[in-house]
Amino acid sequence: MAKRARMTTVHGVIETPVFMNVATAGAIKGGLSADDLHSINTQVMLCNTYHLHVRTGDVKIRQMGGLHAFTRWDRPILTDSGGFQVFSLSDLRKIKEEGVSFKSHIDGAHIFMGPEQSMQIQSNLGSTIAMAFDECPPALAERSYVEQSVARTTRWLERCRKEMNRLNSLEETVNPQQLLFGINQGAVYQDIRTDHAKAIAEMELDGYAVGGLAVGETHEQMYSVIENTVPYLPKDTPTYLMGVGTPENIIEAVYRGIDFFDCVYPSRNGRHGNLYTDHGTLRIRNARYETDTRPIDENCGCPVCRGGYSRAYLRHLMKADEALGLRFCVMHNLYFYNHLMQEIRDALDAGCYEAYRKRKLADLSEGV
RNA sequence: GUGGGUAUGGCGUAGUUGGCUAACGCGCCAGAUUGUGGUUCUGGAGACCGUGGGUUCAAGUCCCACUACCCACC
Repeated sequence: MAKRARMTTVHGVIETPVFMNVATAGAIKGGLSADDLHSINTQVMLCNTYHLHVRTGDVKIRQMGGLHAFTRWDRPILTDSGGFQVFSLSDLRKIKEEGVSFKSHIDGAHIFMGPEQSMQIQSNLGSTIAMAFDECPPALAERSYVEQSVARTTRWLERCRKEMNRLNSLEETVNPQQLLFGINQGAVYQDIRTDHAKAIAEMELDGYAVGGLAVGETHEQMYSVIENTVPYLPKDTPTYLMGVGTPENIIEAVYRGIDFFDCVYPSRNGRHGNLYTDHGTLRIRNARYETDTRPIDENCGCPVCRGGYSRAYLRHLMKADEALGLRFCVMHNLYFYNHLMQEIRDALDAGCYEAYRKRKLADLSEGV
């Protein structure tokens, strides 16, 4: 199932499997610039439709030349549709057939977003890949609710595709070649997942995502859902596992045919001082690192480790709440993820992914 | 040198008229966090209450001495 591929876009080639670096509001939290992203081998930046819509606004960003010109990131950008916010900001919304009524988490302003609005916003942003507007039901949702939710998500997907085609054909479109990925849902109900995958596979989209996972179900359930979904999606288009996950999750998901990933873990954990190494995570704030002169990871090629910055200095920066500490920790973690993906691609190229998977999982569970 | 005050886990403090396993914040340790609020949450270890005596059924709480530190006056 595991596969190695190369996706060509107007903003450059994406080598898969790939991990997209999360920049929800148009910036990596922790203070990394577009230049920084180049220095840690980032391929794709991921931004959020809802967050950019409520601040600063997609129309203004369009006036600034689109998200690429605005952020100075010239490589591929994937924009999430705002669908996840229906789930994560659930106390602030109301779902109907036309779309979703939000109350802005910034100023309480009323916002309506449906498939058409989401596509228009993403078109204004001019991202490389737009995500369909979907609903992400809770993992423990009842079957009857999931059935009607998925049916609606399918209808929304059809509307997304139609609107995207219309927008791409307009004269003044920021990115007339914007791609659209559909999203599979169905919680942990295998037959709903499978049926939905078959249905959206016929829509000939540019890529397909598996959404609604890592929201409370077990790892086994998650892997099982992937196994019951990916085989029914088109073989020659990329698959994207949304919001996942740990290095272990990624290695297992690649094994089951996933090509795209994104997750807040490397950046959020970086901000909390939990750093990734080849042998598990290290908590840089711990007292044991107070006078540790070694870099985070001896084998790491990131700018922080290569720059000779010690664990002791990083601990000091984090304890002293210095912005540089966040920046260094996030930079290291994202480099770790990007490098992990490079290793995975190398193993696939060499035809030894099975062996790599076993060895890597063993290493990661070893402990620092 | 004289007068006054304070001494409680690593640090800062609570400890009612002496009475159950000495409390809290920070720190420390261990977890949680999966299409991002740089948050937040959950556990855990750690002091026999400056030292030595005394009063009492019972003292961190009262008395005496000593030691250290702080303030004021010389």
